[in-house]
Amino acid sequence: MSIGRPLSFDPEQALDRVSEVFRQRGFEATSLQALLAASGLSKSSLYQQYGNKQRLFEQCLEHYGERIENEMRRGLEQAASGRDFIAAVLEQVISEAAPPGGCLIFNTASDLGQLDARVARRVNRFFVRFRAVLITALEQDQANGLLPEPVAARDLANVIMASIGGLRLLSKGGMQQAELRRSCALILTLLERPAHR
Amino acid sequence: MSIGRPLSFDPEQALDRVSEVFRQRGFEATSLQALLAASGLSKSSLYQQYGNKQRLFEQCLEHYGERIENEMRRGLEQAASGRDFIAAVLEQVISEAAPPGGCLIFNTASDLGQLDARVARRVNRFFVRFRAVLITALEQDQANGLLPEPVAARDLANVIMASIGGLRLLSKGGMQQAELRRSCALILTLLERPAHR
DNA sequence: TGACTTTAGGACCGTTCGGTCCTAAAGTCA
DNA sequence: TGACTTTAGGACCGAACGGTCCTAAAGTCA
Repeated sequence: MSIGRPLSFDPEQALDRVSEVFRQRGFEATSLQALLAASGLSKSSLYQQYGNKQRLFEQCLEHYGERIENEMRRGLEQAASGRDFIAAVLEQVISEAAPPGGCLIFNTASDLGQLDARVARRVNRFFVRFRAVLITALEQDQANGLLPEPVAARDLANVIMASIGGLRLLSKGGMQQAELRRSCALILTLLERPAHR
Repeated sequence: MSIGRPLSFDPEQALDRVSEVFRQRGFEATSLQALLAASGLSKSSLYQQYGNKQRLFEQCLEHYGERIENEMRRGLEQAASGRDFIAAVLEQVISEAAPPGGCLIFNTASDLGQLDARVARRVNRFFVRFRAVLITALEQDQANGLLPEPVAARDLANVIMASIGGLRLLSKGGMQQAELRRSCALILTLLERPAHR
């Protein structure tokens, strides 16, 4: 299809590797050197392919976010119930040790101050998409009578989203996993019994 | 008390102003220039007083954290109940518009990757201290029969802590305040009725 | 006055930043 | 072969980074 020498690397794989560094260190704290080392590319190739640091970051966000969304959808398909899926997500958040990283999308939401509006819009779009998966999970349980219907699935999904982000923060801050697990169980009681009246 | 020319600025006030910049932009993204501009000090004075950027940041954390803790304690004293206090805290989180900032301590927890262990310990200590105020609020309600005792106050406090951090993230990510308020109400139902059995 | 200290300001430091440009080699196609 | 494109590598850029040091003025005390 294309003439000339072909690419000697997989652009998406390089994006994955770079995303990993951004995820661990954030945008500002990640130097160009670190990006080159992580991607294995030369400066020429990286700029040719992705533009500049900012645009590279945006492409990372996009690729990473879609991967996460897909993983969530797959996880939901394989789960016995929406509640099981959500419990698994929260458990994963807690069990991932504190130091390295967290989720690139959530991290970026926290960083947003210094980044531009385009990035903010991207983050918001992914928040909505992640939440959509959670809503699907909840509505599925409602349809199966596992969850009382009067509770708005979207509001509940926001609680789960907040819990994911919040538990991650506490985990990063060095809170004990055992405690967080018990708190997690408390949160999940919201999925078991009517939340009002 | 001291000989020589006296300080021409209030060290704590300068710390407050500097904290504000760190809070909005984070450690890495905040330049020395920005710190000088915010504090109104000359480079000489700032280095003389606070050491270097990293140590300045740590002193900001300390001062900021203590201020927040005091504000929380005062808020609890004036509230009609522990639950009222917690509801007010969550409402404040949501109503503070997205763009500028959040809480320096929570932000730093998110940033922790690039910062050293001393900072991590400081963040954790404040998490514990903030949570202690929440625990006090919850135990107070339990003693007054407003909250069922079988629920461990500490676990519930972790849920609130996570909610604070998580709601802030969602808010930064541009989620609608009205929705977050409804989610907030859901979370608060955990304080109204027995969480298990 | 003299001892002391802080002040603002700027010179200066080496390093790193993100980013551009160029070159020569190498791979792929018609 | 010739056309085309990517490759790695390095030279180079101006700017900003955090940080140190020095000076001359100014304020406070005994």
